[in-house]
Amino acid sequence: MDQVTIFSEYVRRKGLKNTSQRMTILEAFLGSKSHFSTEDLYFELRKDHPKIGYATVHRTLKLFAECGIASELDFGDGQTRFEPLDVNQHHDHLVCTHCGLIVEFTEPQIEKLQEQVAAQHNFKIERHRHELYGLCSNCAKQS
Amino acid sequence: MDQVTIFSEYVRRKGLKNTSQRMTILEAFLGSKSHFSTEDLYFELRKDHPKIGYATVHRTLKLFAECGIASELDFGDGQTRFEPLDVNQHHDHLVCTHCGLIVEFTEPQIEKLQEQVAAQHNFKIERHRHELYGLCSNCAKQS
DNA sequence: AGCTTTCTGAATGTCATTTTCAATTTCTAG
DNA sequence: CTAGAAATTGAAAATGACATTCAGAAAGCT
Repeated sequence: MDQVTIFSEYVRRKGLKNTSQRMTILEAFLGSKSHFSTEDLYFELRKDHPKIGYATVHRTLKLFAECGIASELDFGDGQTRFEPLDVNQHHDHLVCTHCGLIVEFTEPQIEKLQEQVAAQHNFKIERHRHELYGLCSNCAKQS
Repeated sequence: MDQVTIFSEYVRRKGLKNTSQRMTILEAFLGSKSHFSTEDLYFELRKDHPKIGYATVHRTLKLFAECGIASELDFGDGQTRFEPLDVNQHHDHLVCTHCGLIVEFTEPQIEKLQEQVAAQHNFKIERHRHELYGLCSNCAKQS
């Protein structure tokens, strides 16, 4: 089931409405580079759709997160970022504190160890956040 | 070297001043339960020291983080939390999304795998964030 | 003790996010 | 097809955590 379908069904199930703005934002969202902020997407959209308001972009991104096709990221810089979420493929992030570069990584062994930790504490994990902050190879060279 | 000494030396080295407010806040900080917000500590302090202002608590906690005796935590609820930091002993967190319980954990194998991931991407890690969100054993029972 | 520098605390500013509200659009039911 | 209830939109204003300003107070060097 693709992301458009997931969203459409979510909208129907919740008694919400299918508007042209939402569809426009969904397209832009799916076509966008990952790790963008609401503001990023808003300005991207303004090029072709200058009438769509910031609040609508914001509310729609929240909807995407609610229905599971987007993931909200917080790298501690005061801006929430979003990325399209593929249910089957989880990943975490390396964040360069100098140039802002974001690299994704997956490490199944870490995921497994996490589950063990949770089990030891009788926790039922819903989600996790794992981010490594530092200098990317480029920035490490320069300094 | 204990935390009071670390802070005092930091203050001296930077040409800052040793004020009674800072000492009061440091005491409260060291005696406090962990994972508190600026607001938490501010209200705690007001009981015995009603004249200390919010801004002073805020600035002083930032100072603690700067000199390495405090760590800033962000569990994504819009509030920065602090905890006294023991340099030798790093830990990560389990956070109950239902009751807010925070449990600390350490897992050296995860730390090691992290370093491998960073090395693969030529990243030089400065710090990381690893949090597991879910239901604690109590809350899992109830629901 | 004098004097320069830093600090304090109340108030105000900042900034991302969220909410409000009147006008508009969607879509269900007749 | 159409009326009307309900949701949506977008501009503007509100919110809330954090950060800064500034005049008076305190620290601590000489």
